[in-house]
Amino acid sequence: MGRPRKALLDRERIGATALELVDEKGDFSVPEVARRLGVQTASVYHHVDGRAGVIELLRERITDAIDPGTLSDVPWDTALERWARSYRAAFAAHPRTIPMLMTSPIRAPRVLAQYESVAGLLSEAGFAPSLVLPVITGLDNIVLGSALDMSAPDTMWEVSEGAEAPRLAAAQAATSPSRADQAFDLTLAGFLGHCRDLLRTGPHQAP
Amino acid sequence: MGRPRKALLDRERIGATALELVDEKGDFSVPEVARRLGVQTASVYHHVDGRAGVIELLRERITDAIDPGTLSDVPWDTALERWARSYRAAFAAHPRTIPMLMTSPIRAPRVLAQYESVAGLLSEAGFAPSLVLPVITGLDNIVLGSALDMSAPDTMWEVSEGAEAPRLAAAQAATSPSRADQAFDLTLAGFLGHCRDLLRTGPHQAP
DNA sequence: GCCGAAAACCGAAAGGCTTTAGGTTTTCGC
DNA sequence: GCGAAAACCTAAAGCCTTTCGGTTTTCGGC
Repeated sequence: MGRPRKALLDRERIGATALELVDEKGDFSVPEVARRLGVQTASVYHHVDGRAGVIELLRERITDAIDPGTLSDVPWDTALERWARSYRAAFAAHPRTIPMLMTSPIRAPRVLAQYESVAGLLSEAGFAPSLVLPVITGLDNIVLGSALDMSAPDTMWEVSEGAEAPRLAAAQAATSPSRADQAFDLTLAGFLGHCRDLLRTGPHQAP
Repeated sequence: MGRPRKALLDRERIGATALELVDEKGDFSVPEVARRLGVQTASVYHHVDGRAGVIELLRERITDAIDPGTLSDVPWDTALERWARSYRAAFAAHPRTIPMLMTSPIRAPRVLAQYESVAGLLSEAGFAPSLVLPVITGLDNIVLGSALDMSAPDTMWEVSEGAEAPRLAAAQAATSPSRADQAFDLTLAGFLGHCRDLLRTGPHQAP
């Protein structure tokens, strides 16, 4: 067949197709992407560095949706909160990608720059240097933990077999569909409140 | 060869071997488990329901390490805190299993019973029914988010290329090796404090 | 004690995925 | 105009998952 008049493939289309597949089925494979694009498997490898490369394309697509403008807000805690919400929303838009993205380190310069901003934000707010990274990590854990929750099945606990868990079942019955959002709000509010306390009671003593 | 005098395989040995492999290399395959046990691949399938079944064995091994006794403590917030720490420690002992376990729901009756206890704990403490599951979910997110953090590479951010992120690098330099633990402590303290506040200011108004 | 059924392991094979190697045709720069 | 590079293809190696019959040993009922 040889080279086509107009290119059939590019990283854009590969990334979009892989994301489609993950949204639909929770996973993708290189042959699947190729099939959906009407192309042979090997062709994909000319545009992307293997399966890992496709995952990086997914990461770019997801993280591009994070709004870095939130970090310009004042005061620092408002900025942090809005950033965390934007971060979470970006993952929530494609929750099935989360398990594929959370195990490799963040290399995307765009996101790295945002963490750099957060580090500056916290330093200028008065947090001790030894506290900056723990705070960032904590916020990260909240966002990603919550994102993971959204990627999980709706009924996290399979309370099917008899009435073995009456109090859990009752709690489930009393819960609105926005359980995940409520839990995130709760956790984020608690975290930010605690950070404000830390700043008030003295930023000097690192545990 | 036929049936051996003494069984070479059982679920115990399969689970232990798979866990070994995951601890060492971050993943396992059924042929690998078989090789390490000096057995053919197909034999493993007579004891376990495929690869998914082996993952369930891993889940059992991990969750068995959670100490349910912590939930008998008083007051409720102490119980919750100790339980969360035990939960996290169980995952921390085998962090590489985390990505394999976090995508499917918790079915193990042992763990389900613990969530049931937590639901009771919170109800009796005075939390509104509509708040019980959000609080449980929030705690869950903190534990799992933190566990995920432990399974990630040491340096989550690759700040290699030049001094593009000086403030992040500075924060990294000022951080002790217990960053992950500090972040967890921070987040958990914030969360429990917020829950206590909720209880004080009135358990009636659910957001 | 005997004998059929079940248990435990093996060999082989189908089908999928990842990745690389080497071809063929088209386009583009010089 | 022509050589080099680009874009796609065919083919194949090597791995993994899973299933389908064998073969031998044990065990329970008669």
